Amino acid sequence: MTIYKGILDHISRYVELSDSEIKEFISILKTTRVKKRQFIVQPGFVSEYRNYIVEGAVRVYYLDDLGKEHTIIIAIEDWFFTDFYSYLNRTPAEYYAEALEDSLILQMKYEDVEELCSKIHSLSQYFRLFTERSMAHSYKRTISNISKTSEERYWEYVNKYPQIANRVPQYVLASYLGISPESISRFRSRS
Amino acid sequence: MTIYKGILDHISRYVELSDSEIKEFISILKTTRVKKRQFIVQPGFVSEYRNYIVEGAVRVYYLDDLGKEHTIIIAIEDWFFTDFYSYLNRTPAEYYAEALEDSLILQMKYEDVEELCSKIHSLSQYFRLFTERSMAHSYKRTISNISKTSEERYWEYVNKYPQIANRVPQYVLASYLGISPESISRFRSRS
DNA sequence: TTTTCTCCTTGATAAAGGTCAAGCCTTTTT
DNA sequence: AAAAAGGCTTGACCTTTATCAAGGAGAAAA
Repeated sequence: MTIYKGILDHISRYVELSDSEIKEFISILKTTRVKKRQFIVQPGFVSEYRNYIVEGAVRVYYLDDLGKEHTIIIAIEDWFFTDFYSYLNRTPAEYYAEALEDSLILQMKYEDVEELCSKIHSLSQYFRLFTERSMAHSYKRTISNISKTSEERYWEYVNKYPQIANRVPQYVLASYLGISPESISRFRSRS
Repeated sequence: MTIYKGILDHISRYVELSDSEIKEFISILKTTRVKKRQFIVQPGFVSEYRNYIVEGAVRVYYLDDLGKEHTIIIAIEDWFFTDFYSYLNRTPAEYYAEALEDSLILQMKYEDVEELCSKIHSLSQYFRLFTERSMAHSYKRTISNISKTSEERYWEYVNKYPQIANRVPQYVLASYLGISPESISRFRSRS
């Protein structure tokens, strides 16, 4: 089965691309395999690519002044990830993107995406609609962060994304939720 | 001066619209004046509009199970707001949008925006590029929420948005940051 | 002008969660 | 097979912040 099936299915949830448009889109995709613990994005380097996960898992995180890790994105199959700020502004990344498992990803360069979006109206529509939906999701995450207790947020995530919760190390999930691993152990032992 | 100047300037930071495209865009805008404390969005009603603030200030908030307010968006001139989830999915809103001051807003219906974006490529590009930038901003807010202390986050916001901080009631800012008003008083008295 | 309401501050107390250390179990590396 | 590393759990202790109550000051309403 073609490795592009996932991303083409993803696109078809939003818009319809013609065969020639699909061919053009595929032509800008770079297939990349990464090993567990390998970095796809590192601070100091411009995040040139927007990345889609065909298979595997990746997290995006940064280190605070004390060297403590804070995970911003946990991405699995069919999810996108990048240091979005660096990608959009062409500035050096502040975040790391690290493979949590051996992974297969599709990478698309900022310039290629921008050129193709200005050429293909439907592709621009796809990214607009998809990003708007992501924005709505992000608001929900913000709400959770400012209004719920740490324990509520932990169980909410576990219930909503059980496959992810069971697949990533607990310290990564802790880091993503802004909770210490010790607290998560205590929450788990209480239920 | 035309009340559309602000939003047209905003658009021109991203794309260039022709005169006829500008006319078409303006034709879908509904001018609305709201008084302080008036609601623009309320739970139970579909959020039909995406709103731009020409003048004034608005906050979007929801009430948790205990009736406590949690502010998700504080918007002033040149900012957009809506219950994005309701707006995109055509489902009843879960949030309130309330004017913090007498305000002048431009409202655009979901159907009108979608129709115009499928017709005008540059408009689709505008919303795509703008929403991507908002997404990058949202990540930064998430980072702040999961990695900083309440006090750090308070001062960070005050330093970054002094005009907003000085313009909205302290309890609104507290609600937005997920901090109690009493804690903010204590932070302020410590510095 | 007077009364009412809103917003903010301060004191006292309690709870949530972080931090540090130690130990155990599983996985990975040698 | 053995050693090392990674990940998780538990105990003890501490800090941060929330909650509740009370009061004051300023703004808004009557």
